[in-house]
Amino acid sequence: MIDSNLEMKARKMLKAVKLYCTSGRIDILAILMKAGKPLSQEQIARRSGEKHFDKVTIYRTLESLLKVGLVHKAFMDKRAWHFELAHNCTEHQCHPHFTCTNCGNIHCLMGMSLPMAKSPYKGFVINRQQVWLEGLCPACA
Amino acid sequence: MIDSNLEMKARKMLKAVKLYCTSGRIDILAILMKAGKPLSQEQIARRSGEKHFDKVTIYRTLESLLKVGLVHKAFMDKRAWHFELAHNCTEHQCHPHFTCTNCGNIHCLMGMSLPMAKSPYKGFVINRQQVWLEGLCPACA
DNA sequence: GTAAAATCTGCAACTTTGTTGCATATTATT
DNA sequence: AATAATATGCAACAAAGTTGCAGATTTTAC
Repeated sequence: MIDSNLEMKARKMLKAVKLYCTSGRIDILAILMKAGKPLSQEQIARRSGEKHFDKVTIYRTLESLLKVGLVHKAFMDKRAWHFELAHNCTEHQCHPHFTCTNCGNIHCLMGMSLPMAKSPYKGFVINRQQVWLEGLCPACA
Repeated sequence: MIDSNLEMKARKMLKAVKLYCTSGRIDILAILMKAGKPLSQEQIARRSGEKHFDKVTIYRTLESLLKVGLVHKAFMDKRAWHFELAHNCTEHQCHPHFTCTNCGNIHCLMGMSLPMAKSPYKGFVINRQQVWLEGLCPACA
């Protein structure tokens, strides 16, 4: 199920940040790599097939990946939190996320970045920026 | 508690969109006007004083205001949804929202707008854009 | 102003999403 | 292989949001 190339990559990423290489972390990283877009706990669970990770495990795994910066949280008009691989994102900005108002699907608009905002007010220090877009995806337009 | 000037404004807004002028809608609109930033159901409840609106009422009120466009949902790194008055927002973009990583407070960065994103891909129609910023507020910087 | 129609409101019960504590299992280190 | 360190799963819980329905308000029509 999990292709061994992805597994290798996942192991390397985990070693680099000094996290235990557990089957949960490896599989979840592989799932996120394959997906290429933000996924919720529930979506990860469904994609993990026979393994059936407990939801607590999935949340705790994501949190550990979040803490070391391998993963980001994406905020959107969904109730559940969505997580995605942090590669391709700079420290300050990630690609925008797009929600289709018709079908509800989420897309990452890779290769697109907006200028970093400069606050019009004195004293605000802006460290990160996240952009969310809404509209119609090609299938629904 | 609710200043009668705000009440008047709220009534006008509701009439304009043909919603019943109920005390719940009037008070909640007034609370949002006073706040000037996105609030959660729980924050609205605390600010409504003696009235003690049921949380169901607050959610349903916000939903009705949302449907007619008087109110927006702001997505942030908070678990609960936050709502704010939609005035000052164009159809396509609202001012950015700022979360302080130290104190957790939310600020609206009024008077600031970013260029609307243009999708790098054929077929995506972008209708709305929302920007979220993270950093340090003046009190914490 | 009053009655009827339309729409809100509150309550109770429920669903979904995420968290905590603890005992057991797995991974890394020596 | 033994030990220390960390992850996992389960059960129980907490927080956020929703649904159905009866009773209360607001509008509309007269």
